[in-house]
Amino acid sequence: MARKTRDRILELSLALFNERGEPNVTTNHIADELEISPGNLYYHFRNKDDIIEQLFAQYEERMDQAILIPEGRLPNLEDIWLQLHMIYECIWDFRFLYRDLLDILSRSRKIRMHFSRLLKRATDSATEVLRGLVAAEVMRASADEVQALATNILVLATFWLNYSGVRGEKDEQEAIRSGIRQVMMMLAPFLRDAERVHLHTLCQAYAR
Amino acid sequence: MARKTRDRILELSLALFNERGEPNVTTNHIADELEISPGNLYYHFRNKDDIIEQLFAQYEERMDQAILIPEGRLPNLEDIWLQLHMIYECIWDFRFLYRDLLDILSRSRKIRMHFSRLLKRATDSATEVLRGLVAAEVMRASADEVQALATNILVLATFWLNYSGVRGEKDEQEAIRSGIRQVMMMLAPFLRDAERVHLHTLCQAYAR
DNA sequence: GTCTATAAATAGATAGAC
DNA sequence: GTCTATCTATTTATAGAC
Repeated sequence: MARKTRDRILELSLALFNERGEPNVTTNHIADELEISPGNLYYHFRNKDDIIEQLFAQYEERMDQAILIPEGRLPNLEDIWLQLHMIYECIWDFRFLYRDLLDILSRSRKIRMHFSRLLKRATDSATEVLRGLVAAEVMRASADEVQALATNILVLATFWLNYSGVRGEKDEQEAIRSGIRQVMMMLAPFLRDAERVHLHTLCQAYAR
Repeated sequence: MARKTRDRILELSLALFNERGEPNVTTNHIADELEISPGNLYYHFRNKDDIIEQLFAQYEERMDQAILIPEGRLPNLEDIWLQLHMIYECIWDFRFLYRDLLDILSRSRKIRMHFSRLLKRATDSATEVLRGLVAAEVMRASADEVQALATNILVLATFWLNYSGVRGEKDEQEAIRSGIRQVMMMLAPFLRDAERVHLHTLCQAYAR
């Protein structure tokens, strides 16, 4: 029974944070909607930041899965497509983190360090995938270009849903689709002709 | 004398917002540091959001200057370099807006609409510059590629300083330099060979 | 584990004197 | 224009009963 209330708090907190933005959700709001007392909430968590840290741990675990690279073979364009999908879905499900990223990071040294390391792992992963594409002769790029491209992909993926939200996009699926398309368009000019055509076909098929 | 206190409030608010993040600066903090009373501050501004709206107006005017396109001739790579510099400087000087962008936009319909229109103007401006480069045969890109590229440049420029901050970069000038390099690296694969070499030279010269 | 009651701190904002 | 004093509301957090 201990786990049950604790888990309900985490689940609802995540939903409210995503819906209204973390700064606009108080511990009392959470308790109210769960129809438990504030005291009860504070029995399960030290404070609001404790809740956020637990949610961050879930996020980090999931993102680490999403950035995993296929083992034992070179990557192809479809791998990247699938990987981007998992990454954007994860970002969407924990979008409150991204909405107020700098505030959340400034409040918790723990989250700041974990996020910073995760960003590093993600950049390394992107770099390795790109190198795989070069090795598979799917794309052509210098070492400098691969590094700059990996960084740009990270920035784009990290902030695309924010940008898309500012522009007024409400539909999750469409926001994710367009996010993937934008990353792919960044890759396109480095692809060899055959793969560039292939990508173009994938994009067409994917557009709604 | 009326303008003096009002302007001092705006000036210090901007400095404190940028330094500590807008949510962490209260009207009382501002009054304290100016050594005026809270009541005096509220004589000059209706509330905190009023201060933010006035600062946003300054920001919008400056950004509209920064995204202006050279008239009467086709753009070249140096134009873009200079333009990016002015844009990043402007973002830096009003970085509090970007740090808590979605919260600030969600609180003020006025700022939300102005920012949304500014984003549109900036995208149009970027698109026109890219078309100019295509027309000048400096770069080669399809209409679709130009549109996707313009969007990606906007996302990158909008969030680069945030990203750079998350990674721990503290030096303004270096953050701006690297932001320009990242945009240029996105452009590079579309450039014709001669201009690509030219860009590479510019980048080398620019790196510290 | 959960509740009630409430403390303690902070933030935004206003009234009225000078 | 500016200040002092203060009010109201909100938020986080805890003590102690059940």
